[in-house]
Amino acid sequence: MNNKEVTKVFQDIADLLELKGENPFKIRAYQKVVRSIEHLPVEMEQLVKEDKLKEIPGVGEAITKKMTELITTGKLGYYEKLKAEFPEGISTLLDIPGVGPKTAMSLSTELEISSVDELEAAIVGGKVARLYRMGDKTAENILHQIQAMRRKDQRIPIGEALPVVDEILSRLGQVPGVKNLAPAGSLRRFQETVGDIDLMGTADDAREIMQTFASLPQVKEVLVSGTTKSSVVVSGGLQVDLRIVEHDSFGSILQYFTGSKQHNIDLRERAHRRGLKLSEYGITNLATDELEKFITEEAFYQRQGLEFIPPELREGQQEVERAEQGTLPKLIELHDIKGDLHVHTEWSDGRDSIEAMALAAKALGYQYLGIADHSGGRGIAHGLDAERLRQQILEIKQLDQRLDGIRIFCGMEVDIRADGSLDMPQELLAKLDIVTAAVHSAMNQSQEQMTRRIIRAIENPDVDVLAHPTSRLLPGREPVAVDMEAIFQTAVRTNTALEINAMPSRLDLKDIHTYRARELGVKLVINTDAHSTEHLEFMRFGGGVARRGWCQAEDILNTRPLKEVIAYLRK
DNA sequence: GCCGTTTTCGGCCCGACTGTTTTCAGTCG
Repeated sequence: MNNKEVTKVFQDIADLLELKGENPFKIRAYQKVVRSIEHLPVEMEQLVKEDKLKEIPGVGEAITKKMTELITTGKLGYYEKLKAEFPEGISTLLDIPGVGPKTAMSLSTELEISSVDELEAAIVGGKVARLYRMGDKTAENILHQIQAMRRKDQRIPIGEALPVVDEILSRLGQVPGVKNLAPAGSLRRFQETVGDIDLMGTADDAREIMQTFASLPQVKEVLVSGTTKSSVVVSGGLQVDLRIVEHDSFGSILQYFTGSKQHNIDLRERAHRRGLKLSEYGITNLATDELEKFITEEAFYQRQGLEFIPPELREGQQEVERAEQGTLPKLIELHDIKGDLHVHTEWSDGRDSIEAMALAAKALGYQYLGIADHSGGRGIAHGLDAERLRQQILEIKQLDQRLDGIRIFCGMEVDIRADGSLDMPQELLAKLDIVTAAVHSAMNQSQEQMTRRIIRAIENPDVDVLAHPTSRLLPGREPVAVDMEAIFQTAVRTNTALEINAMPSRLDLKDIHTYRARELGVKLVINTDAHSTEHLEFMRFGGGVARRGWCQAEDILNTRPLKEVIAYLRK
């Protein structure tokens, strides 16, 4: 049973306990555990074996027992019993914004409603508005939410959201008297997908910027238009909120809306023990009731005796503790990157020539670029066979001699066949500066098969890097079934680097895998997998993943200067 | 149900909004 399945059960337990009207703090305990598991960098099956479940934040005696039962037997008696107390499907009502446990219970007991469709029919039939403490307006709102929920797209990959935000911010930045424009929320924390976008700012005249915001060309619908907060929907269905606040409290409000929720809870609990109360307005001294405001987040954290916590780390893990001790990592920055080791050219499915890619990389200040076109495989992507690879090597070597200021590595993204062998003769791979191997076919293999296959590939002495290790796509394609822990351990043993693929649709390794790989001492490399010169800019997304994985520059191979990379590849 | 720089028992983050009420319950972020 994997972590995702365990999460679902415990989320469901939390929902059912809410419906039951249980002690709210007990419910919170379950919810906290769910958030902990979501960010867990290891599989829980392994923690059970090592008897380490209790090390998960928020997991105590009782939950350890339940988790162990669930993971070892695949069933949980407590959960089955709890489920039996309610009509099936009732917890799906909780997915509707505006419907909480009280409303859901009342709908179920009074009207025997247990699905969204039944609820919709009951509202239209006027039954819902007659319930105690309900009314026409409430019923109308719920109906509206049901319809919006059906229309609404899923969460959007950060790679699609960020360009939209950049464009909006650059427009808003031109309004006179506007200062401190910044995104907050999951986008600022660099989560791989975002549900909506929160923008913050301060202005001399809030009305003017709000007006500009509401009339942006990409706005399709204006939901709310006030002087402190406006909400719009832009093309693609993404909701964007803009909040304009007073200059002197910008730090507090930015911190508050950046979250995450669990991070803020951890901070407030800690502050409470020290006689302070935190809110979006600032810090209140509970003894004197005095409110202190903060212009910057740095000052806000400092006032609490904490190091500044970068947004990417604010997920309610160990970051508050570490900030208190002053032992947060110095996270990798984009300018630490010295080269890109996985790009495509017109030789396979890329758009641009080798030279164009090299010049673009040089313009970014890179010292080196690794060409990695596809191998022949099954004829997809116009892959290179042995003969064309020989030609390409010649061309790259000539070009490398001609071009100053950038070193071009001969490489290939070679297919890992279903049995783990590579799609190119060994004597040719041995001639390359860098060999990057990847799975592109037979993705439905069992976890045992896939794990054996990938391990065989990275044990191959010619392979330097494993590209996009899980081959997932955002949104849509699930990762392949593979024992990541085994891959990490093999990579350490064979000194093979694992790729953080920076393509916004991949982000693979993902954040928690990156975290775990780094922890185990796996060498990591951030590559864009660029198929055109513009794609080289994707590096920022890979950097975001690395930062969420608590990586410092020294954890990432391509922060090393040319000489060191050459030495590494020789080994 | 968890947890400890006041505590192994008694606490547990904070504020806003909405609609239904006549002082507040429910929900959300």
